[in-house]
Amino acid sequence: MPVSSARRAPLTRARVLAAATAVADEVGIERLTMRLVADRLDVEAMALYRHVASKDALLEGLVESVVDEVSAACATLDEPQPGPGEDWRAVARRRILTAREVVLRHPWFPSLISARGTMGGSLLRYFDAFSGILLAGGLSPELLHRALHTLGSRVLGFTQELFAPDAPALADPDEATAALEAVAADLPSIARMMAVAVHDADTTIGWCDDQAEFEFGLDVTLDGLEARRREEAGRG
Amino acid sequence: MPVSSARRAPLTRARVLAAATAVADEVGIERLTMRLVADRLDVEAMALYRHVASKDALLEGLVESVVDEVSAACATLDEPQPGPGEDWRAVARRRILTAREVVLRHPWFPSLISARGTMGGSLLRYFDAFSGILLAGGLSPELLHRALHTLGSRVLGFTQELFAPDAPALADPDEATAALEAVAADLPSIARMMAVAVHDADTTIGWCDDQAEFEFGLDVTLDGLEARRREEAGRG
DNA sequence: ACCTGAACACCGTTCAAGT
DNA sequence: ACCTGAACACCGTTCAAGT
Repeated sequence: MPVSSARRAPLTRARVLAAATAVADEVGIERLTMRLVADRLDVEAMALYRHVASKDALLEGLVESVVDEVSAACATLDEPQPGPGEDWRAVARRRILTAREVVLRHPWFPSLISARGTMGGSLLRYFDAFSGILLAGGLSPELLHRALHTLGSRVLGFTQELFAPDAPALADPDEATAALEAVAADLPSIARMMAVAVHDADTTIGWCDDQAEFEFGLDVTLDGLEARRREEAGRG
Repeated sequence: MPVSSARRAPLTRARVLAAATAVADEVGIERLTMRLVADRLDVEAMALYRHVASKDALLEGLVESVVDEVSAACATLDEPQPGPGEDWRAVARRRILTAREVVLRHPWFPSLISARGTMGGSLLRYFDAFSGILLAGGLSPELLHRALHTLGSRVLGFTQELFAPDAPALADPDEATAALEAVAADLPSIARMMAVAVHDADTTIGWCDDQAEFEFGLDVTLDGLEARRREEAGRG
């Protein structure tokens, strides 16, 4: 439903991607439609095809946009390499948590990235900058390679969370207790874990404090990699 | 295009899910269509709706099917708990690598699981069995909780691989060298890493040996968690 | 009781036609 | 040169009708 045709800013690829990002943020990626993006730009859907080859290309562009946003946020940290004597883990950690802040604003990003296999240019450049930190920190190129695989999506600030019971349902103590009892018979080990979590409820944010969990898992991983680095250094 | 109507096996939910699994394995999850699943069963698409409430419910059922397959494969291991004096890591490791074998047969499984937020019953039971191993191994319920988050999708045998350059393109040494030179100017750190990988090419399977990378990352994670367990035990 | 046919609303995408 | 209108093929899904 484009408006009658007053003077509009000209359509550009950047405007298309910005509109698509806004649509994804608001209605979710699974409801993003060429026609919805076009509506937001006061244009017919077919006009988009002048700036993106297909819906798939648009989604690819969306990934690049978020990665650019991550890179920009990391640039403001202004500390591309570990300083002399500084642990590489601290530098990598700050970058990763900065990436996480950006990705939290675009919760559809993880699912998009798992859908497509290839890495675009901006993602490669981000990885190159990140790799520079680990090399400067003393990882060998071989260990760097394995470290990137080990960190996986954590490098971009998110993890695939499998174990995520409904947080809201468990926020209320009474409901949580009821859920616990219902679960105890069939799922004894999970029930034990839940009992503890419910008990700690006032010291953490709800059932699963995602930020705390992310940082814990990140530190476990970084520590494990640093241990491998030291082993390697000891041998070499 | 259902056939004229000879005697057929009656449609059941199980047959629908089996057909859908076969379709997903063959054409990929993104091309799975209600009509395609129906065709394979010699039935009209609308007949499926008697056994699944919607396409989304069908996909949910697909997830449950794979998890059941994983659970069945793990059951044949016949070692639900770490034996006395045995490291929990070895038991967890075998289970996870068994899960991986199943998931490798259904490569669409990871993307399906990242798309939907909730955990079905069979996934909860799988997690409960897995949790039992870690508790028997001496992890506290608190640490178990964090361990599950840290392991994330690795518990089911896969990771979100971000850094996956096109393996086939790099299998040929000449092409690999060309790619390396093209990349060296813009991406110095990645180039260093690639140079090493190309050099090692005859000792590993292609550029990225996924199985080896998965096991490396898994061990780094398990070792990190075991270190946390020992810290905890030392304090308690 | 179980499946089918026809239809609806909504996609991505094309292409000739408008300005 | 850039955008639109109409149309096509293909979805998921509904519902009354068939057997």
